[in-house]
Amino acid sequence: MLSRKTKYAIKALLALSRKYEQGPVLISELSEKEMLPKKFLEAILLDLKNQGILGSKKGSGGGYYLIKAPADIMLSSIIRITDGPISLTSCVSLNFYERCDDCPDELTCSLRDVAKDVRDASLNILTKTSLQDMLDRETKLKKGRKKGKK
Amino acid sequence: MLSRKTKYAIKALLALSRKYEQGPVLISELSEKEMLPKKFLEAILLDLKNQGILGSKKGSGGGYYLIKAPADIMLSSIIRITDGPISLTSCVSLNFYERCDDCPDELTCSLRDVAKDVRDASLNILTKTSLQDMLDRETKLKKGRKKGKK
DNA sequence: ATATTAGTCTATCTAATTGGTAGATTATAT
DNA sequence: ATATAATCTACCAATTAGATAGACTAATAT
Repeated sequence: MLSRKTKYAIKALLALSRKYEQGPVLISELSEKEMLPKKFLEAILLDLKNQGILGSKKGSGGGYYLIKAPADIMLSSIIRITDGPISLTSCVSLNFYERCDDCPDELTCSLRDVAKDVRDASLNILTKTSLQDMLDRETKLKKGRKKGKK
Repeated sequence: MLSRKTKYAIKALLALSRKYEQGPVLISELSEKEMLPKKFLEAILLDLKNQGILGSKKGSGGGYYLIKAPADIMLSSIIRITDGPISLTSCVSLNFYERCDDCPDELTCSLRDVAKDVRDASLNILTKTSLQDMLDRETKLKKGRKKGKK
C-alpha cells in the first residue's frame, strides 16, 4: 500500500502540474487547497526538490514549482522517492536491489521469479503514467460522470 | 514489499507442499530445515490454519499439513492472510476495501484509477500462481542452471 | 493412568517506521 | 532593513514488524 506521504506527494504534484509554468506556489497554499498537513508537506516537498523533481524559490514571491513538464514526471519516480522500492521483494528491485538475507540461492528462488513478473507488470503501468496522464484521466472521469457513463 | 512474515509463510507452505499427503510435519522440523524463527513461525502457521489453509494435529505424530492441494492454494490468498491488501490503495482493494479518509470523490480520483490498473495487473499473476506452480518453477530454474541456460 | 509430545494461548518486548509538530535559521525580494 | 518563505534540526506519539517466554490443552504411547 502507498503511504500517506506518497499520496500527499502525488496530490501536491498534481496541483503543481495544474499551475505548471505559472510561477512558484506557496507551501501554505498547497497545504490549504489540497488539505495536506503543512509541516509534513514541507518535508515532502523538500524531498521532491532534493530528488530533482521540484525547484524552489525563497522570499516573497517564492514557493515550489515543477522543474520538468508534467508529461515527463512518472508515477514510478514519485513512488520511489517517497516510498522506496515498488517490487514485492528487494531481490528484484531495479532501484533498491538488496539480497534477501536468508535466501540460499537467488537463481533458483521461485518467489523471486514470480516477484519479477509482478514487478514488470506493475512497472509497465507506473513508468508509463505521468502526472499529465493523471490530469487527463481526471477530466475524463469527470466528463464520464456528468454524462452518467461508467 | 512483502513482510518477513509473508516470506516465512510461503517458505513453510512450499515445504509442506513437498510433503503433501504424507502426514503432519512438526513446527520444529519446518523451523530447522527452512531456517525460520520457531516461535514466529508458530504464530504464522496458526494464522494460516485459522484461515483454512492448514490443518493441525496435536500430540506425538502430530504437526501441520496442507488442507488443500498445492495447486489450489494461490499466492494471492497467502499474501492476503499474512500481509493484508495487495493493492496500492485501500479504495481499490477487493478484499480490504476502505475509503480514503480525505478523498473528496472516489469516482473522479485519478490515482484510484491507476491503482485499479496496477491491482488488476498484479492480481492477474498472483491469483493464477499456486504453490504447485512455484514448485514447478523451482525445478525448472534448477534444471536451467545446470544446463547453463538463462 | 500417566508421562510425553506437540500445538495453542496470553503476554510481553524491542526496534523501526509512519505520521506529524515546533522553532530556529537562511536566502531573497522590496 | 524587513517581511517573506523555504530550509534545517530536533523532536514526539502511535503503530507495526519481528520476535520470544511460558503456561495451557489436547492427543497419543506405554
